[in-house]
Amino acid sequence: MRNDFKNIEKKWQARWDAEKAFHAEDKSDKKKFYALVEFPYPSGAGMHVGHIKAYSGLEVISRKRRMEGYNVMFPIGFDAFGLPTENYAIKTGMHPRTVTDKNIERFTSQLRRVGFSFDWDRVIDTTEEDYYRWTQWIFLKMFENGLAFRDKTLVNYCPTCKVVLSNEDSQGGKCDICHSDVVQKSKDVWYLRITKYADRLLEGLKNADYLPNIKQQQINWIGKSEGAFVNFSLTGTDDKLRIYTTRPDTLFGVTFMVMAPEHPMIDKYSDRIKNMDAVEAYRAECSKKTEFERTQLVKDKTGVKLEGLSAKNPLTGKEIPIYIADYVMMGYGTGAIMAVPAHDPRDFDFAKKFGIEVIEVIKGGDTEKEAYTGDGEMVNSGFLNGYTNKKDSIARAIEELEKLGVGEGGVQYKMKDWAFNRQRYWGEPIPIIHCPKCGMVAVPYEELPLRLPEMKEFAPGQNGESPLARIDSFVHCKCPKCGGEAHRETDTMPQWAGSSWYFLRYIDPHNEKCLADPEKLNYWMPVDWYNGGMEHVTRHLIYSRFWHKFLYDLGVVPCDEPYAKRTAQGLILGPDGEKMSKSKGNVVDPNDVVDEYGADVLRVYTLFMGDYTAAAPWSENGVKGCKRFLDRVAGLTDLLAGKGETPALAKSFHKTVKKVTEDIESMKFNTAIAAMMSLINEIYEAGTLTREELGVFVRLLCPFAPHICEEIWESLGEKKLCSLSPWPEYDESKTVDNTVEVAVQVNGKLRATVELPMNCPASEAIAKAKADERVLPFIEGKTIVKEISVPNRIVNIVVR
RNA sequence: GCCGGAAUGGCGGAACAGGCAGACGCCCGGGACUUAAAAUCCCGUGAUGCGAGAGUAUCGUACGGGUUCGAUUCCCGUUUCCGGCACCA
Repeated sequence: MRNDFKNIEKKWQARWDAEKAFHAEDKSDKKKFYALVEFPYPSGAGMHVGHIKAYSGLEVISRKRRMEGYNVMFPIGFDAFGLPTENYAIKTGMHPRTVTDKNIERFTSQLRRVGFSFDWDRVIDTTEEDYYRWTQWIFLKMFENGLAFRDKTLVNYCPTCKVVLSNEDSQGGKCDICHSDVVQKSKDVWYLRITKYADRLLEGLKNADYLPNIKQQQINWIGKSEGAFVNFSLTGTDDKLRIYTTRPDTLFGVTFMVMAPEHPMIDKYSDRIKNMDAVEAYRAECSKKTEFERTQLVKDKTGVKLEGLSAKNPLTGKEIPIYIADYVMMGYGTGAIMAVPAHDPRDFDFAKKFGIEVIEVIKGGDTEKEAYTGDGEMVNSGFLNGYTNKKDSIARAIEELEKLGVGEGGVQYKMKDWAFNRQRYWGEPIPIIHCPKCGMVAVPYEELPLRLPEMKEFAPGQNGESPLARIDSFVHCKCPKCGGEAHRETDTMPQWAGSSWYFLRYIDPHNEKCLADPEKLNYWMPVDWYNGGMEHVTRHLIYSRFWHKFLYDLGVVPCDEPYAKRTAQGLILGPDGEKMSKSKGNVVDPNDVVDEYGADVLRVYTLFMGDYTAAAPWSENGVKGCKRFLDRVAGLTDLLAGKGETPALAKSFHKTVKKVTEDIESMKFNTAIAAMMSLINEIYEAGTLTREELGVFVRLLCPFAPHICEEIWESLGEKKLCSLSPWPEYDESKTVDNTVEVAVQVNGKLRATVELPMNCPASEAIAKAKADERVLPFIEGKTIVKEISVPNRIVNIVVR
């Protein structure tokens, strides 16, 4: 058979479609398997080969599961709210709705061309009213439960995009979208109280089957630290300066305190502070700096001493000077620290610059020269002297603080509450009404969805106001509570919102009564296997786990954790080994590959190019190699002869079935394909195979290259789809050889190989090895010191 | 700085409960078919030395040590690269 991929692919895609071959049943006696891939953002650029690799992994696993008799749900959808579409709309004057529809259409046709076995009846689009109605519903539930709240704070603001950005979206002090400098601005913003779930998000990781590095990144992101809060009394006042420290046992080494420049105590006691002019000047200087600039000057510490305000060490009673310095952040801990320069490099730098005393409390370093952060014996520390174990001394210090009532043990998280609003058009409107009398009032549930109003100009307003603020008919409304004049919230939700619960909607995509039917949720959840990019394992994964835990608390979903297993694929780099980017001109368009080589080749190559979880460069020649392989597969129909098993091939078939079956489970697709390549080489060497064997081969390859496999399967007289035929089985006993080649070493150097029966006893193996003519010269006339035999592997003879 | 991960032929990568390093693919060289080319098929292909030759010896998994009969695999130290976090108290 010739590999006429153009016609073959069209033919089978049409047939799968017509038969709804990959439709997931909501009620079934079969075991369920829910495979989830990260749904794409339908950008104007179209699909990227990276998408293909990302989906091909679970595509193969889903197809294998179906053949194994599972009821498989493998859905796809579109995460379509977001800035690129809106910016494009602003530039071209097209409506974001139109742009989105066009892009989704293009993505859909591209995905279909590749032959992915998605259930096309479950497609969702986060920008559709039926969908975002439930995004808004979840938001209102959070609002009701005090998890969505408004607060005035300094925010990262991008003057170009005119939006408030989360810390995550403004990493490095640059806007994530347009890369211009981010500035600090005070604004009322919406937050989701994700910190309330920090411990549970951490806890849930313990039993989750995530790749270890994915777990670790989430742990780091949440950033839990254990320590203590300590209250230092402010001399001459009744107030306390509260600090957080991870090393309460170093309290005897405190020689100064530092407050963040924004610390409220400064304003409260401005009349006591004698050098308020200098303090104000310093604060003004700091406010000009972005978060990024503040972190840039790591080495050069700046600050101002507060004259007239000092603190008292609660353990020693010693008076301690207070400084303000921007190396202390208001956003972490209490915004103030106790400084122990002997054992903290930052405090050390500051102390050196300002000529502050350094007191060693942990032995082991030279605290004249640098801060010592290692372990050691406690000294100069009163009741803590002599402790050598960090854990013990910390516990003892906390015990003492609690006894004296001046502090207590506590934990802190690096993770902050989630800034949850954007001043842009193309997002879910936040369903809140501001009433002068009643305050913030939720839009009644029966009024959802709160539709995005029609507009022609989407550019953000001045001062970062949402474009929605310009539509009077949208803004002005009646308060649902008191009926008085009120106005709507005009901000929209960030792009992360829609993707925080999409896996639930696939389960029941057209439900008009609730976000998904509880019975169906009960059947399908949790997601059995979720694969996606490494870049989403912190933000998206944590956000969606947070929403899911909240929904679990509401009783909406049946399980606490949404994803039973999470893996991540590696990047596809350009042929030059660099990250693919338009500006470098090294982007490979999957359409071109399908045109020239076919969808099966594209699928096989993206999985064969290397370790699935590692980055690998694209190679046109590698693609050609996969084309050759599939052409040879098509050619197998010309070798058909006989019945049953071909004796020369039987063993190899059983071995290959075993290898492919196992490798797919551990996502070692490259070695699974290599095994099939090896087998085909053997078949061509044998020059013949039976219909039964070819049937096994195509079913084995079907998850990878389904089109050509269906075609061959049909040519064998099969009526049922290959894609839904049983997965080949292997006979373990037939994967084992009767004899093995065992390597013979003398003093660890390979000297010969001998053919031995399987599981040959050690004595016999050694005897045969010593008798080999290639081994004899190396042992003759020498004393044999030791003889080692590892069954079926190696014999090593040690001589002197 | 901290937390992960990686380093293997000309290239992508195999093999790691310690046991014949380089599976599979690519590139490259030689041959067959062809008027010719492409495609296809066959053979070879880690490096170096010796040998006319089938061969044979030595060296080879980033670098330096260690454990072991035996190390790409385990331990200690170093370098480089990739990803994430970052004045997190």
